[in-house]
Amino acid sequence: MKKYDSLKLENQLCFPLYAAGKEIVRKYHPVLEKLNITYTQYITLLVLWEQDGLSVKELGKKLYLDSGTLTPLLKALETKGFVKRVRNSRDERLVEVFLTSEGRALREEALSVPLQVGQCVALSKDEAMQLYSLLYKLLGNLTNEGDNSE
Amino acid sequence: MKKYDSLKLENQLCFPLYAAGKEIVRKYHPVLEKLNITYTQYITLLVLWEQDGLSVKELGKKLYLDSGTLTPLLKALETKGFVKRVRNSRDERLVEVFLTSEGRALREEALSVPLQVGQCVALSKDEAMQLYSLLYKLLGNLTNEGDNSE
DNA sequence: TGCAATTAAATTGCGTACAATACGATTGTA
DNA sequence: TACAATCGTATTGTACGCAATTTAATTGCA
Repeated sequence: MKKYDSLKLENQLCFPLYAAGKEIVRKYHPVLEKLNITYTQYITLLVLWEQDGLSVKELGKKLYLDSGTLTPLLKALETKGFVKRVRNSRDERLVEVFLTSEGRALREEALSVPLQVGQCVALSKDEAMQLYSLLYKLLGNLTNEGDNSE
Repeated sequence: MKKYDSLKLENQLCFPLYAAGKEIVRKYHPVLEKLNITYTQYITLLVLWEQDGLSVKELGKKLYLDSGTLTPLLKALETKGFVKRVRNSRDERLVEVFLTSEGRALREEALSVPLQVGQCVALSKDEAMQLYSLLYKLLGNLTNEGDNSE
């Protein structure tokens, strides 16, 4: 082990994670463009399709995004007519996000998205599952106990 | 398998990849801040520390970054005094990037970076290696249909 | 050879994404 | 009723890719 080995690009775990994340998101662009949404908007809709009416904060927790990112994103989705943002009348600090009928209809068109992008991922089912569980394990300890401030 | 199962967030491979990539890069910020560089600048320096004098294009290939991303980044590194950008005299289309003595000196300070960030990654050595090889495999077939010449 | 057409590399401009910070409004509570 | 906590928004700065542009090198062809 030489002195600078830890600084070789090939010895970084973070780098392929960073690069693969970027590259795969890029694969979504041409596909999602036809639906008139971006990748971040897409994963937001994935959550809403499962559970409508979540608050900005709840969405952020599920998507690992902060409200400063979500606010403009949700406004864009509202402008496109896919969601409505409404303040909760009981607690007016909360903004809840609801799908419109257009937003619900988009779910049908989105059905083909995973197939189209999945063709770029030439991993076996086993490998994909392994990768999936390793990523969630990593994600778990990055966001729970990973505080490295001094 | 229900109709919309493929659109559940939990069934996406891309999402944990995207999220983990973002989160781990975020861990670098406070550490790299002390060196006065960003994460993208850091990985660029990692490459240059191994091999000085690469062109913008060659850097882009190694880092999976577009030249439109690298140009302002390299200018920033130049402003900070870590690199010099010089046009190749034989082929004046090429801009080659060289470390300054400050840039080389920064390598010493960077030695502690992997250690500091590595503490956030609570994977076993085996798991880390598995993740590493799966990511590179994925990265390989994500970028296949682009170009692969060296 | 000599010059046009093509190819290649870097830059510029634009649009989106994301985080950090400060701020304002609301709520719960001491 | 004052005050701290909570939630969303506005602002700012960096990051990133794509498309169009500029400049340089190469190729095709007469």
